[in-house]
Amino acid sequence: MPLSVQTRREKQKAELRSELVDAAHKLVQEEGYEGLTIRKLAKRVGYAPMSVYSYFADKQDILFALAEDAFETLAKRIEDHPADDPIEALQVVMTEYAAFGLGNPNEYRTIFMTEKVKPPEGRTFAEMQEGNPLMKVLINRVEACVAAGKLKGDPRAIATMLWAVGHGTISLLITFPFYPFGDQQAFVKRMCDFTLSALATKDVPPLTETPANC
Amino acid sequence: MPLSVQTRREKQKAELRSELVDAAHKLVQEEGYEGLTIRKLAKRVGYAPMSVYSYFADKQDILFALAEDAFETLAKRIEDHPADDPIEALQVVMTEYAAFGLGNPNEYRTIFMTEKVKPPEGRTFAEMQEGNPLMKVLINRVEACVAAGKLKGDPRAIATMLWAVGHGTISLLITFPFYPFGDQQAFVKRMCDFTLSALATKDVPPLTETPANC
DNA sequence: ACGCTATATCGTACATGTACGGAAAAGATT
DNA sequence: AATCTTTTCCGTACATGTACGATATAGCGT
Repeated sequence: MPLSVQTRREKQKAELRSELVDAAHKLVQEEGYEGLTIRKLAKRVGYAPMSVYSYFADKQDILFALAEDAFETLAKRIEDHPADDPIEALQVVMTEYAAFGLGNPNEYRTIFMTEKVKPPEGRTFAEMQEGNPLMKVLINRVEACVAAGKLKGDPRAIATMLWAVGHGTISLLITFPFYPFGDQQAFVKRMCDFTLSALATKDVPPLTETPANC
Repeated sequence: MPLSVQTRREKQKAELRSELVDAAHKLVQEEGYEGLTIRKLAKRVGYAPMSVYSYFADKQDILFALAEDAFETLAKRIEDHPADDPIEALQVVMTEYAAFGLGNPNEYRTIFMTEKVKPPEGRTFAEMQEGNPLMKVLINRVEACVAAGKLKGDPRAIATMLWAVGHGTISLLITFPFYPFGDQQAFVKRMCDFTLSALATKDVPPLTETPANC
């Protein structure tokens, strides 16, 4: 069955878009993060500057595409990481997440620290996070802990709490590299261990929904 | 004793600077956060755009000045808040901090979520945070809890952990307003209660210093 | 009072993101 | 084939932050 014309067009568009992402990636590697400008990117692929906007809504959209690539790699790395004990498996998520954030502060910033005005590409925000491979693996591993009786309560609530702690830890380390946190790894480990051991003693209720009359 | 010439000059400079901050404040109130531009600000006080740079290193510096004003108000509000129980006093810090962050996301972002390349005005980063009135009141109240036997361990370490949790919670709520956290207040309270009750069961060691051979 | 030096102010210029509308190309319809 | 419609691409223009260096102003020593 031949591709419909529309499908072919979309495919071509996707190809051009990813060509742009590749070029952006190279640009960043060659000239650093602030070396990525629309004009340079356009010149790199032989387009006029404004043509880039046929494939990306704005510059943020480009940064998002770059960052999502990076985060996909992270998700894969986590999934490939072996761990027998379910709690250990959770610790791996936290540790790798932290290592990634500290090692890729720009990408971390783009995804987790910049204002989200609109969900890129029509995806809803709920999807963006629920469907996020990272959140998915986190929830999965929390579920495994619950199933194994190591944790108790609503997996999504637990995962969200872990996320909040992990994110707080990493974003502080990124934003205030000179604040005396002591050793970064040690601080991450401390926060992670603290939270997991505390969670182990609680039965975590689901996140409350906003009452309808608010 | 008359002011030395130098002192007078500095005073005048400080006055002009705060005049600029006032004008910036008004501009933001009238036109919103993105309505604050160097050109508009300069016009407002009758200067040429470039003259603003005599008083601020860059635009970030202006945003910082605005945000610091706001945070000072927060610190005062917290200190004025009565609380007999030391743990309750700590909860007040967390609650007010959260309310402020959610109510003033731009200022929160400026202070806690933007890259710190240089400490503004020659202050070191350690000072910037240690000397930060907010961190000071937080540490004070943690110390009160330790003195009262409600918490145990190194106050600065405990305060830093609380900060990480609080910041993670608030910055997620700010960055992902559409993620299903449920009720924002409830989520903040949950994280706060969780952390405090967990901390109550531990003896928190000081933050580790980076070993010299690293 | 007169020149010297430092400081405050600003004019100009540039890189950047991007809004707007036009041109050109491709596809659909007749 | 001819015309119409849609999509793609881009030329121009503008607002913005800010680098650079010029000019004017003020304080100083002589």
